[in-house]
Amino acid sequence: MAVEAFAKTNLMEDIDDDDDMPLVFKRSSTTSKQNQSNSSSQKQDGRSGRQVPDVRSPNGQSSSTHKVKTAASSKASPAVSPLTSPKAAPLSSRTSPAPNFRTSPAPNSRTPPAPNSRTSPAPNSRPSSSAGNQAKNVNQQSNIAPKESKQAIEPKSEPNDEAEDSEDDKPLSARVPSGLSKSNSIHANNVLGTSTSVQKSRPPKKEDSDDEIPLASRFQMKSSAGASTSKFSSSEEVKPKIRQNGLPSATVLSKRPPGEVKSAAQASVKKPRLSDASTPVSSKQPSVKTEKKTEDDDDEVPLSQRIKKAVASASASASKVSSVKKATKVVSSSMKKTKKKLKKPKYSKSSKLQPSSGDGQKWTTLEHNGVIFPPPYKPHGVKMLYKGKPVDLTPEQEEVATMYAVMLDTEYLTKQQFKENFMNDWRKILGKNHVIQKLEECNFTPIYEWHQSEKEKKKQMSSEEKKALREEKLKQEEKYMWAIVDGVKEKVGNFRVEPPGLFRGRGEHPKMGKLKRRIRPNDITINIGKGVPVPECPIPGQRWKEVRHDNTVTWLAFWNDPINPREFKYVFLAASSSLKGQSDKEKYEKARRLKDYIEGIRSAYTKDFTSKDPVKRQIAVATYLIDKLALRAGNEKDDDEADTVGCCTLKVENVEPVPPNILKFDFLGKDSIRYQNEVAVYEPVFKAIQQFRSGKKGGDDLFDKLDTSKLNAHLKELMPGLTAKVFRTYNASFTLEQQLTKLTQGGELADKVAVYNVANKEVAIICNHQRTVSKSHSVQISRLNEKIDELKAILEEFKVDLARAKKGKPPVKGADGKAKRNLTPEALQKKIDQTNVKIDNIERQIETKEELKTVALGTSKINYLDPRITVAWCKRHEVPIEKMFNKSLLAKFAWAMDVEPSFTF
DNA sequence: CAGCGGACTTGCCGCAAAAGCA
DNA sequence: TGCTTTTGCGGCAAGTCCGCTG
Repeated sequence: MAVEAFAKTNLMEDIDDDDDMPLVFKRSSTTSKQNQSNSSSQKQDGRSGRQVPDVRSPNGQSSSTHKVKTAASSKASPAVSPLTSPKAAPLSSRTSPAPNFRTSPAPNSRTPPAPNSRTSPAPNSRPSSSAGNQAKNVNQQSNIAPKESKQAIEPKSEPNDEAEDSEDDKPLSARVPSGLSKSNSIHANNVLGTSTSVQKSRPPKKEDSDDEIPLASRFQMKSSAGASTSKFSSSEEVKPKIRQNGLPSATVLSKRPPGEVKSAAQASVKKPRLSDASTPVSSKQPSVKTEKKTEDDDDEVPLSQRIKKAVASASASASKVSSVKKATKVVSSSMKKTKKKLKKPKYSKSSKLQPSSGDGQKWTTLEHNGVIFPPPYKPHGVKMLYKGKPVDLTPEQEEVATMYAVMLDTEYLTKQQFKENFMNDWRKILGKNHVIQKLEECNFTPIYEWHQSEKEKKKQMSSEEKKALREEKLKQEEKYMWAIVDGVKEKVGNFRVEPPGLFRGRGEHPKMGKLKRRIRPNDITINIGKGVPVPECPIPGQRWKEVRHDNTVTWLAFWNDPINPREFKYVFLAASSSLKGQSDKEKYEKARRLKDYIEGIRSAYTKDFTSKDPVKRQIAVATYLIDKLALRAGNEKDDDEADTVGCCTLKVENVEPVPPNILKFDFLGKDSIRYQNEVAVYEPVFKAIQQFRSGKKGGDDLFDKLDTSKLNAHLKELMPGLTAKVFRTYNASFTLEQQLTKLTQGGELADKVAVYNVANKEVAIICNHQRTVSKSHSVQISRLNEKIDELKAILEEFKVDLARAKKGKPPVKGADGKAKRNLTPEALQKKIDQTNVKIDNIERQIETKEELKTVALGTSKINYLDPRITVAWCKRHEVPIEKMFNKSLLAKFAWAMDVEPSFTF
């Protein structure tokens, strides 16, 4: 479609259909992080540590590219979002298999083999193909076109409903499709290869093959059903069987009887409140509180239900046992408390944490014990060498030297910037006339070795010793771990003050290597409720910089970042806290609301692609990229930060238009992670980009009339509260739900878990969540390959024996020369089958490993996927939620545990 | 309305504990 | 049981976005 779209003039007209857009996106992801690429402006490697090597291993594969194929028209395939589907699904397109894998058979359906593509794309790939497809796509695109130009977009009347379902609901990317080949947008991942190293390898394999297949067909297959919308049929959803919460197992969630209260998990969100605010913080007892968050939505729930149990430990909620106990314990009191609370006028106001409350009040009472400082430096006395001779250093000088010495084996020490910054700061501590003048003459090895041996010693400690140490530490930290917010005991997130060290900026950070000085109490501002004891300053003779009582913020303490004094380091509550849970929930609700506006928004920006007003045109194109590719907004950055970009800060050199309608993206994004993707776009978009580039140099801003505040101001006109990042959340959650709907087919628990992981992976690729390849990756792969070789040898032997057995002959001698037992042909056949299964399993394992070696699944799970989608899916498919969420996530998402099985994003 | 302070979310990594495996 | 691999989790850097100010 994409192509066509362009072609057609009427684009704008049909938007309705949806489908949209162009399509091809791909991203290569792999590329790696940092890899830098070409763009001149950006720097190459990033943080040292991480660089990504190009990595792609020889195998090449690595890089897989993902291409996504898109389906052609959306119509055809209803649900498919391009993005998603592609690879994930077995169909997968995006990816190409890794080249080397031995097998790559994708045959197995089970594993989704998608090759991922993130990595390097094949060079040229697909564009062409895409082109072909494009035609198809065209129509779709047109859909997008705005029907009319209304300015303000109104949400559909029925919000989630299906109404529209059509594709609008889908992320563009998803829609896209088609046409173009694999690349894709958001969904797309793909990769064509963009440049970069990666490219190498990608085998044409399946992917290609798939490519040829109309997306629609590909996707459809499985999903036929629900894809398009996200809704599940109600019938399906509700399964009577499910227990209490719907969760199949008795997991945590289910602790309470159905009608009663919400699940424990939930409880954690709303935690119990201590009986009185006055309760000493340290007390561990659970208190109970009722939550009332008023507004929140939940509010429909009777208070009683919402009571939370005490969360004794943060994790409590997660762990069943403990939570259960506590919960019970607490419940009664909590109820009381609730009542009490309600009565008290004092609380009434804010008891709810509603962030949304107009006045901005975040809490009414707040108690905590402040922060804990790292221990003072203990000199080790190991002397480093200068010009080959031992040097005496004061403890302060030695401390800094040690910071550097322990980094001897990191990439940082290969960076000039790091060394320079370090030396400048160290020199200040050494003093002008110190013997040490040049870093090159320094030999930190003795200190490095001392450090290594300390590490080794620690490692060698017996488990009892380690346990004792841990307990000791816990004992010291215990009091700092908790805060009491509105009477509820909540876990504190980061109560440890950051220790001094050398700044490890990511990418080519201009300040890397600078000394991050020790933070003292008088650097710290404490925020605490009025009338409660101010935390005692743990360092004798010193005092806090300031004590505030600001209930419009959620931080408990902050200090100025020593590297960037205008920035702050905050101490917040943990993710499992009610305060965080509440805002997390609001975030997802907002993204969900976007679903009701998305169609109108797409229509509007499509219309503006050709606006005469250059500002409008830039806003339209930027919004399109954010929607389709899930790009970040891209705030301006200072010169003293790494040179990375987002949508609004893309440089001309970051986006290369390749006729007829392909855009090749290559830039370093957040954390200096490289984003590479080739996407087929609508002709008007393509033209607009060409025009934005004209007359500019490579390092000039592509969107010169735009910045994030203008963009967000515009978005807010389209939907209340809408900002650029909401699209990422929307696209991620939407894609997850869609993929789950499409791919879930029943089967064993393990199969379902695999489906979820595939869906999760799709999202990670869309969001460009990467990770560095583990050091042992190639070793692991070769080990597995060796295993396969062994099994194959065994297999051959069995085959020979089988043939002989059929003729009545005894088996050949084993490798060890010993005679083997006589087996019947049937028994031998069985062995052969078993061995084949083993080989298949290992091959699958290799594939999965390769596919995921550069993909980080955790980030999207923690930040972008509405947990209710996961919980509802688990309930519907009888998958224990613990399979999907670990203890931390269970606690963090306690607010989502009671969702109905029929929930749809 | 640009600039900036300020508050909060997002993101990758490394280490250690846990789990898996021979 | 000992070793390897995976998972969990903390650390802290790096984004987003808001609202105030001049």
